[in-house]
Amino acid sequence: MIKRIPGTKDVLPSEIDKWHFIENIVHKIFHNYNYGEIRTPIFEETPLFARGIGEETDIVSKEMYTFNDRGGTSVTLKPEMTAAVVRAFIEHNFDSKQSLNKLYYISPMFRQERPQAGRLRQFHQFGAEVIGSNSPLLDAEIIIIAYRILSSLGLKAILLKINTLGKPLEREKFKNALKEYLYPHFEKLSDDSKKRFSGNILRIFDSKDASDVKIMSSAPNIQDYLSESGIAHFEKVRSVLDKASVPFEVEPKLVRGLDYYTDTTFEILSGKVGSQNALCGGGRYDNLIETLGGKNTPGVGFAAGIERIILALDNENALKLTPEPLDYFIIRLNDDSANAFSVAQHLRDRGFSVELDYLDRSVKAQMREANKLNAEKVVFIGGEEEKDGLLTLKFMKTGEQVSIKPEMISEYKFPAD
RNA sequence: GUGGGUAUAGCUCAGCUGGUUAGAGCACCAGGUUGUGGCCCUGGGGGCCGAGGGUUCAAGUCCCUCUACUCACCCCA
Repeated sequence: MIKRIPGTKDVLPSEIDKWHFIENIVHKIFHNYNYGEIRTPIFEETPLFARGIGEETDIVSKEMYTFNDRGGTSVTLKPEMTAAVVRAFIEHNFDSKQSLNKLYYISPMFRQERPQAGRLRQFHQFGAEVIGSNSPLLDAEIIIIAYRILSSLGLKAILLKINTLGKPLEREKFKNALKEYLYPHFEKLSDDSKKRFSGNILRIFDSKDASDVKIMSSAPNIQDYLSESGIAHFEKVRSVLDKASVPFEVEPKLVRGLDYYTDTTFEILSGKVGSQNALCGGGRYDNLIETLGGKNTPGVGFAAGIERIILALDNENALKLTPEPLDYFIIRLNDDSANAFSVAQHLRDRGFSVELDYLDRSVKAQMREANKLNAEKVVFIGGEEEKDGLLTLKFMKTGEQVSIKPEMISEYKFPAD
């Protein structure tokens, strides 16, 4: 038996309602804030991601689906969306049409990692990128939108954490201070953190190792290395969030694995999804556009994982979706099935959802099927009343039924209807 | 890449210290109502017990190998 590729998932008809529900809310809320949807190809030339995300990051160094096409070009299935959006932004000269661009997307992403709960190799994200302003209002707007979508979906057990990483120069100073602080403790660090020491030293803040945590508890704080403008930026973000009544926690240990972040970063965590608990992450990236060959333009954005959100919704039991009921089910009372399809067609032409039996099943079986499909009304054809040119219409909720002329069925209403 | 766990019907799982034809619930199909659902009752179809090897008179059960799935680390949505 051929099976699906590990780390991929089929979305079956029985669960598609959840996806539509989420997608509808995403579209609606982004419309509220005047964001335009963008769709980019599923693959790009490899250097876009290598340069944009950072050669040293885990995503680029070991997780990308990269291959050569028949022309010998190295292409990569997109592992994240920001670089792709920025590429489109530059390629289509967005900045010359409009000085501020607010974009959102819903798209599959690909990363070749070991799958586990809440981690897939093909997964789906929705997210936004706002390019063209360094206003802290937009940092806050992005966070508010993300938070609002998640709470509109019905999630309760979520926690918003925010932090600031400062400007590149400030961060370098901070990294050096950290290095100095950690040097004497080096031997006591976990093996993973020893590697991080020379690679991405900030990630040691994220370590779950007990010894690491102890050492880091008295490590230097990024706040002490921020410039006045950096502090002011972060304060503004926080005050806007406060005014919008979005609850958050400042988490100085929040560092993110993508190289391009500057100033504000944030995550929204779920307490209900196991170990991979970040539903959403994002931040500001004021240097990325220039890195990718555009003009020096600031940006801010986020991405949220749809599969993780579904996990959280399921585990919180937050979703109460009832499948769309069927308007009519056509039942044959005798063997003459010639009419059934054209009666169904008559109703379908008028916009109703209609089903009928294709398996020559008994009346009882057809009724069971109608009930299972939650049909509102059932039409019986081919019975005694056919001689008088009538059909029988039954209202399933109350069991009432009437015999009426065929051309009346789409209009007839029962008292409780 | 590194660890741990699991593998029995379409799904969720029983199957005790090895012992006859391998079970339940749900789902599916049929009947109980010769033209009528939900509840209930009766019956039915479905399993190389993940694969291969070993121990034994005897293996779903014990041992080994492999494979798949799964959780966790790293990292991320």
